[in-house]
Amino acid sequence: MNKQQLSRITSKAKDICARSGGRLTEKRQRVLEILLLSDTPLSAYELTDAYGRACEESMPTMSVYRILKFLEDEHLVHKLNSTNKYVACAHIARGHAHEIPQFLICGKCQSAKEIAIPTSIVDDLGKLVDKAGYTLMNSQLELQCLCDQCSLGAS
Amino acid sequence: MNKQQLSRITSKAKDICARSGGRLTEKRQRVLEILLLSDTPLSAYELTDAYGRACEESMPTMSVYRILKFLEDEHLVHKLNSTNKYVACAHIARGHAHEIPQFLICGKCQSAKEIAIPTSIVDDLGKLVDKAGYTLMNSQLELQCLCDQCSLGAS
DNA sequence: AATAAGAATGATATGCTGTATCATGCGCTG
DNA sequence: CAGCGCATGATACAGCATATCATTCTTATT
Repeated sequence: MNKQQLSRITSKAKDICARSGGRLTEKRQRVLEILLLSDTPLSAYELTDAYGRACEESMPTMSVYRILKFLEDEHLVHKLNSTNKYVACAHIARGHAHEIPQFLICGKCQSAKEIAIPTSIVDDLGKLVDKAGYTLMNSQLELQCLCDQCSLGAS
Repeated sequence: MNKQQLSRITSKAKDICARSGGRLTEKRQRVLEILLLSDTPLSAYELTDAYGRACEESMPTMSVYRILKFLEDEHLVHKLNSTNKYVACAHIARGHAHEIPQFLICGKCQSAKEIAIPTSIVDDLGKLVDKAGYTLMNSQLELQCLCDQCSLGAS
């Protein structure tokens, strides 16, 4: 991701925050930028370290958690429950429909790709769940995968 | 679950362990029984408490973790990553094919139901994943739901 | 039965993840 | 410029999990 793309996304992110009455402060923006530039999801503590390295000033981990919560509430960041790590939303620049995100997580390089799952599959799942006596609520799937690069490297 | 069912399951569990060269010791069996009898998934620390209450003798949490690991390796217990809790496998008594388990988790009463997802849906997911440049590995889905009882109660 | 080997369990320490709470700082608005 | 609300800092603590070494129990072999 180059600088132009980054500034376009953060500008869009500012709009999104403003529309909901929030503010994308400098620190919040920096946290978001670190996530946007990271190849892999980061834990709150990894983010704390990255922030310290990138900004030559440290931030208490508590603040990182608070900022992550803010960014999650704005749908700018998602949390991966299976790994306790955080990723920037892949759809900030475009319309940013913030449906339920689904993730492919590479078990080798830890990269995570946010994808959309077609309505048909979700509907099928919903029917299955109904038959079992449950009602499907929002479900963020996290699928354990291997990315093509790691598949090739390992072969 | 009545006593007879329970002893049938633990007997089967002993067979399963024996076949892989493991031993379902008394403590391991007790931990498994607590999970079998619990209405909801339990954390390792909740299990420690439950064990203390049920057996009038306490067990260090470390041992609980070790025992959980053993039971997981034998496919007698599954861990829910989204909640950091553990459940007994629902298929010990029957053939116990130990495919990848899928779970419906009620967001209100915390009950968890283990279900099977049809090959067709998994295949569809697999194709989707391929298109995104990943290869689907074993994926234990944990779907956030409401169980029918809680749906009715809330209505 | 004695003993040695290996498995199971206990005890202690430690690290990561996350929340609660109170204090401080900053920015806007009247 | 005073005061209010939001953002951040600082401190404490709780839950989840692993590492490591010591001890106890089983089992196999003699």
